[in-house]
Amino acid sequence: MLLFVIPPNTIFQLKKRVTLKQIAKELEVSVSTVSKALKNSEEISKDTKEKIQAFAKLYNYRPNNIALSLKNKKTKNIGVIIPDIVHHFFTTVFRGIEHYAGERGYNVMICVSDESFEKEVLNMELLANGSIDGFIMSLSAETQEKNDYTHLNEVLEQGIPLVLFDRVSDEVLCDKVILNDAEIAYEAVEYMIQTGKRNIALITTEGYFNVSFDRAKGYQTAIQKNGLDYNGALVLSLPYKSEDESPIWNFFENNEIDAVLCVNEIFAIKCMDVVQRQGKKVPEDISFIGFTNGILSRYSTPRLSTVAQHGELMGETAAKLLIDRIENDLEGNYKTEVISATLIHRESTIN
Amino acid sequence: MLLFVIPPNTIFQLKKRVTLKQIAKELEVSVSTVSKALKNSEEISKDTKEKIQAFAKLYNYRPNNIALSLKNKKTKNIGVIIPDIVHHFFTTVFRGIEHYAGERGYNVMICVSDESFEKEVLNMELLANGSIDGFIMSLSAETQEKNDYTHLNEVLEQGIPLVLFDRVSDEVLCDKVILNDAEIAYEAVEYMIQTGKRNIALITTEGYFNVSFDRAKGYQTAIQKNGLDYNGALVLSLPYKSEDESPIWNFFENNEIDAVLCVNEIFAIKCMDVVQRQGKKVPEDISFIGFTNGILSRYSTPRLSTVAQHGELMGETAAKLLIDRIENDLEGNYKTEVISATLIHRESTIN
DNA sequence: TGGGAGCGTGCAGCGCTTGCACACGTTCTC
DNA sequence: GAGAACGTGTGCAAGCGCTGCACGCTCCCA
Repeated sequence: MLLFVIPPNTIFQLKKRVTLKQIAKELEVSVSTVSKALKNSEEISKDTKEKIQAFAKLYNYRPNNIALSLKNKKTKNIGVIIPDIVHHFFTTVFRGIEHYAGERGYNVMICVSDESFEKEVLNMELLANGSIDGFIMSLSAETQEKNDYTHLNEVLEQGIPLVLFDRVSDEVLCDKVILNDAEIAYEAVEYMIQTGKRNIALITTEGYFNVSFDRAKGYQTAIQKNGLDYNGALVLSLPYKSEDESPIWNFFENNEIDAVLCVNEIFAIKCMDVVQRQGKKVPEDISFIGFTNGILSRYSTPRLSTVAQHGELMGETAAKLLIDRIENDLEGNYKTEVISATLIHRESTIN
Repeated sequence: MLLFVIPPNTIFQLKKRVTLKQIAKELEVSVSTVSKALKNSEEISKDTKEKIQAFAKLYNYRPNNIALSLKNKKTKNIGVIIPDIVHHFFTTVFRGIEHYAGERGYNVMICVSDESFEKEVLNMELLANGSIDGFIMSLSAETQEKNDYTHLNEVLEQGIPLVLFDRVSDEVLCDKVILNDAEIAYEAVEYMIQTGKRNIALITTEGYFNVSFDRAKGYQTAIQKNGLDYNGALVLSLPYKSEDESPIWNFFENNEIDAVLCVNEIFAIKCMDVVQRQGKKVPEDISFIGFTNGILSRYSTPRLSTVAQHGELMGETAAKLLIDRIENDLEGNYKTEVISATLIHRESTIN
């Protein structure tokens, strides 16, 4: 029977994967016959097919992915580049991507940019050299700040499909999946106004995230459309990662605030904590609404009302857009899918 | 100059990646000359090399990963299979893997088993067909329950390296990275005893996780070695995912408990919440220690004392073991690296 | 006896590497 | 000054595993 090549220095016997060539040799037919037989081709007689198929099954033949990729110029892999993996929102989006891609027979390669422009570029170049059929990504903080998208455009020029989600840019022509950030921020603020709040603060990130920008816009519009005065002093920008609570403490001590919209979950939790230590009651004295319906919101004290971003749906949508584009020739016609966020009412807002 | 093939139905001009063949044709040399020149081979004259290198640079030549993989029988990819991605611990481990792998020039393909045996098997088979050089995985709940590891052993027999972390099994002979679960549970319980606690409960998972088992062992040993009576009634097994709080509520109502060790963060948070709603004070009436130093622990009320599992270090260690095995012929000699957990004291325990 | 079926083979090629052969020019030797 | 010996630079071909086209062969029937 089959002769496996056993490296002399191997302790136990390796059952290396069997190739078409080996099957062909063993069964004394040609490689193409084996290939066709395994594909149940009409060109091969029933007898031969059965013999080959039985043999292949016995030896657990599986076609080599790499060889297929080279031949077909399709890898059935998609590349995902996200700024951070230890982050509830990205993680749920990723789950959506992984699920959907799996269903359509795609595998996922993932790279983390760590919010760094350089790593984003590097990772893209690495994957663009044939490893994947398309990209799904969310821009790193640095990239948005530099406003430099040449690496994305180069990839697109090479004909590699790209879908951007959440952190996107108008300067890149491709499919996109975004949240209706401005609208939902508007809705959140208006909700607080309707429950009697008048001095509404916004806690946002430093830097140039399109999402923070949109949320701020929604915040401002809601204030103004509801006949309140927009007061820039009630907008606090916090560094993305910092353990220093003093700016928060000062902010709430020096301003009359009875409601807060935070552009993420952690800011909201931190602020709620500070405010409660300052002796204020949530939500009676001060209401809170955050973004991201993560684990923190569900278990904080009090439970945080928040904007659910439906990350999994975003991920699925992005994967669908990408795979559709990979498999069909869509000739431009880039779509931007908007996911509708939902406001979840819990204990940090007045009912 | 170079003639790119432009599909007739393409709207804008695609700058498809350039291949050795195209460079060769353009410069009227052979493919092998180009290949050697780009590798700075001594066989090629300085003039020719310079000409070819300049041209390649101009056209941004990058070798095709797939072709290289086929040739070298090395993909420079590693496959990671984890039970869940929206989970702080796995996510930190993954980050460690990704960082370390990246440094050594490896990319990461990731599959999520969703705690399902079937998906785990499927994903493994998919990746084992040439897509990756080795696996890093943590067993799914179902796999541990079924106690069926044939898919792992098959992969090993094929000579594909495998590293197991956290959720491991003695029935698989391979490199492993684990936490000193029993010891740290022992330490945690002993700490609570030293702070005067006597009726210490354990909240653990249903099912057959090796980690829960080890933690329970540490718990029991600590109780007994410190001259207390082990009382089975003080051990509560909870389903992995469930919103029903009544078992927790009843458990704390029907038992005299003054300290609790929980095998994960969420259980701890949920229990603390229930207990506080029952009017008890944490940590005066009842202390809590959880596992996983996640975001919840840091922001809960009160802050949760917990066992830091050092996920990133686990990930890095696993990746190092794997890549070392991929790149060197280690001939068995499987190692089990033990990561030392650390107890983090916060507000849910008495100082 | 020409031409389908019916079955099967061979070759080329996907993009890249690499050992070896070969062509050519220079230098050495008698 | 002719042939051997050598060195330099380049190309050929095989091969990684697989597919698909273009054929070839053998029957058999009209």
